[in-house]
Amino acid sequence: MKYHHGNLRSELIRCACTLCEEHGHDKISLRGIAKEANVSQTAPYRHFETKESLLAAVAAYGFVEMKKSLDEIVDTSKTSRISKKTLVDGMLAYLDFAQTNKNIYEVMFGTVIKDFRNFPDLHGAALDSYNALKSSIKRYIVLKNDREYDEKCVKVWAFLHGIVGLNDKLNNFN
Amino acid sequence: MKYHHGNLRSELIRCACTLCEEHGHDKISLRGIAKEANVSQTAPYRHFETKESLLAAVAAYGFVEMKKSLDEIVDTSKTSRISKKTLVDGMLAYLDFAQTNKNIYEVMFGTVIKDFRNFPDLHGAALDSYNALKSSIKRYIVLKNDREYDEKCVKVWAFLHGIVGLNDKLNNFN
DNA sequence: GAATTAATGTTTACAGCGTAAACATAGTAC
DNA sequence: GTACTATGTTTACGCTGTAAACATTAATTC
Repeated sequence: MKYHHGNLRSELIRCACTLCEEHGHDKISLRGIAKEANVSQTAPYRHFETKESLLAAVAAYGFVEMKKSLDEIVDTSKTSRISKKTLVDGMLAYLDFAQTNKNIYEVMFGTVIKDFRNFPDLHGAALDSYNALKSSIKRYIVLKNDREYDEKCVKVWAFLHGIVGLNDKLNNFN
Repeated sequence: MKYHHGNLRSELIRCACTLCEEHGHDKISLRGIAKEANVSQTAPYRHFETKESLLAAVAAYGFVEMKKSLDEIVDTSKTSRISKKTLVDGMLAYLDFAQTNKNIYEVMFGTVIKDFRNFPDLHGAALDSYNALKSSIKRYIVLKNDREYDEKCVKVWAFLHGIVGLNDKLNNFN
């Protein structure tokens, strides 16, 4: 049994993602994650300042994966025109990601992480994700300037985000 | 100094709402709420089975207030036609409520309370609130049947809910 | 009205939490 | 090889939700 782990940081993120998706972010503890990674309860502090910053890494992972799943439908690095169906498929990919990764999505968009700017990796991943969504819209509609694309993007996104947030809760309203 | 409080239950809800709106639901403790109400830390358990059930009362209060604020614009008990402006003002009232009561809104729509059906008061208040929104839509658009009104209502609501959820986070994406 | 019971408080206790501090070991640079 | 740094463990603290035992007051029964 070796004293040093070797790659504890990424292992902790992996364990955190697994446990988070399994039980929800509010049901998982730093101690539980450490136990899952087979290290002592304070070992995570050599890699993450706080629990919040480990969850920030989980959220960052989420944004990367979300962009990936959008890119599989609409290669967001390209700029050629796409059909409405392709765009809609992209939006459905968003919804699908949110559904499949419910608890990680919650970490990404909930109140767990107060300010992304405190976590540069997360901030970058979130930006990339947003820009991917914007790119896919740019490839479908023609608008006057970037501000208009931003407005459109926020509207589309708000609707998608609203559906995600409401979807599980609709049972509560009938 | 009297042993019995007299109306501890409602006092606890009041304190919980105040503290929740001030600090956020994840930053408040049952012990803190009890202290605010000047009772021992376990006194709340005579009125609420768990912390979740006290927060359910907070959420129920939120739904009642939300309906009230909508009713001030669109009296949702009436059925006569309303103008588009009135409807929009109603929707703006929703957004305004969410903005003003950010942390309570979070309790109402977040993952804190898993199933409203475990808390009949909350379930009822949530239903009333949903029906109020539906009523206001009914007074503006004419649709074929109730199912269509439900669909429309969910779409509008998802958009509003999405705006609320995204609004504070937009800073994270630029 | 006194005795009993139910309702509603307090005190004490426990295990789990985030995290700080002190210490131990392993890997790296000279 | 010796010092330094990175990364692990152990121990400890105060806070949390909540269970259990006990105390006091209010309501009900005779």
